[in-house]
Amino acid sequence: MTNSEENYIKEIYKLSLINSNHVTTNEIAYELSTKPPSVSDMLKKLSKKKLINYEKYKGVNLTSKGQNLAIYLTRKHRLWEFFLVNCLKYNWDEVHNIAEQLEHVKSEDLINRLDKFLGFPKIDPHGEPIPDINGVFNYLDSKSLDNLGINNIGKVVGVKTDDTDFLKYLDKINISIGSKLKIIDINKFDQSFEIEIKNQVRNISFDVAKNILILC
Amino acid sequence: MTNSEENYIKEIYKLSLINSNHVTTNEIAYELSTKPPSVSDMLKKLSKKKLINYEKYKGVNLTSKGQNLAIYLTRKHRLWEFFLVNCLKYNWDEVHNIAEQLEHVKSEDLINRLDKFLGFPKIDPHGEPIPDINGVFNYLDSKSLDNLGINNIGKVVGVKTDDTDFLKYLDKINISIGSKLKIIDINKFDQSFEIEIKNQVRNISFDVAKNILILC
DNA sequence: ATTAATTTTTAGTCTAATCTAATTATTTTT
DNA sequence: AAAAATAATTAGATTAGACTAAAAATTAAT
Ligand SMILES: [Mn+2]
Ligand SMILES: [Mn+2]
Ligand SMILES: [Mn+2]
Ligand SMILES: [Mn+2]
Repeated sequence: MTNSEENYIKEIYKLSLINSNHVTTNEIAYELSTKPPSVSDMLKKLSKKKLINYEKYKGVNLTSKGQNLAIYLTRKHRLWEFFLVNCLKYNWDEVHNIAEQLEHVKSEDLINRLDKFLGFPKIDPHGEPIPDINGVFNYLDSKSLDNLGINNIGKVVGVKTDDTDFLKYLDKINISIGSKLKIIDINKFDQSFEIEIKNQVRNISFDVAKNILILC
Repeated sequence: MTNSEENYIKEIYKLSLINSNHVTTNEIAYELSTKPPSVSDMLKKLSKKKLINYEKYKGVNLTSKGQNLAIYLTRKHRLWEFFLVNCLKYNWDEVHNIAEQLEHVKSEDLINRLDKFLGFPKIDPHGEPIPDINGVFNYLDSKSLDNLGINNIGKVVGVKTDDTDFLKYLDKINISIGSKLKIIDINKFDQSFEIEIKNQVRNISFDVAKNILILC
């Protein structure tokens, strides 16, 4: 397994959660900042390794072997992120890129020891569940903020992306995991949300709202 | 900087400590388990980057830029080894290969935070000094065991290789960092050493003796 | 049902890192 | 000083992963 193959598998996994298991070449290319011909090449290779189901022109999804691998890579990524925030005192917006490197270190034993050292954490710094040694994990019963209505109250339990700019923005407007907030109003024109958080009223765009996970 | 370039720089550094700054193509190839033509290619590349001084057929040594890089890579390698042994409870014979991977993670900040998290250790699990953030480090005033004479007494303060088989063997014969030992006899035929350690007399080969560092 | 637009794949090129086989330099022996 | 042995380099191939440009398949519009 090369790093590149692993990155493709992780990305296909991520996209298939959004697109109900049907992932296209162009999507993968866009997300990995590569070009469609590179993706086509890689899909052939992953298909030959039985990690994906692939028919030319028909899109792609993971086999169960591919899915297990994706979950294992996700486990590694999130455990390293947990380590970076909790041990090395990184902020949650700084860890994704380093974890992208650390996740490719090859040693199952290393990850299981790291897991133990960290106290078998269940949730990463962005509120995402960390698969255990058997690949088992549970999502909280949360919704993204854009699904809430006026006067709804909830608690932030996670984010859907760990993009640095997005997380820095949340820091700036004082939203973090655990924050309680209330929907004051929804702007009919641009779907932006007026929310109350820590006794301050703020406006956030629909795009931002979509990426915040709330438990009511 | 690719991983491969980094591995060559580290190896040239290691060899130039032994061979007083004159490193040959074949040596590098042998140590990196690669072939001389691959080394020749890489030497050209490293030379173009001003990391080594290289003249065809004349061997090679590091520029000061290359040396700084080598020391930085050594710092990363040894800090990760310290982490693996002291946090993840690995045995000293298990950590080298994992550290070979971790050392290539690109983030200076990560290493400086790791250093702080570990309490700025000065010595790695094999008794080797860990360069600080400025690349400064000190060797103990130790000699390898083969330089001692009969009846000399000393304490093991380090090893010269972190080869798994070598370290496993030391574990088996009860030698670890801190062990006190005494030279009982030296076999004139094969230069093997008879030593007393923890009230037991053992025989070790010249090759093993050469790789054990002693402080008298 | 054609035509047009979009998506995906193929064809061919490039770079990094490796290899084997052949050639050239250097060093050692005679 | 010439021959032999050793060491290092060049030549040419290969593999992984990426790219551009061109072709083919699919989907959307008229
Ligand atoms: Mn992440
Ligand atoms: Mn990655
Ligand atoms: Mn090591
Ligand atoms: Mn390495």
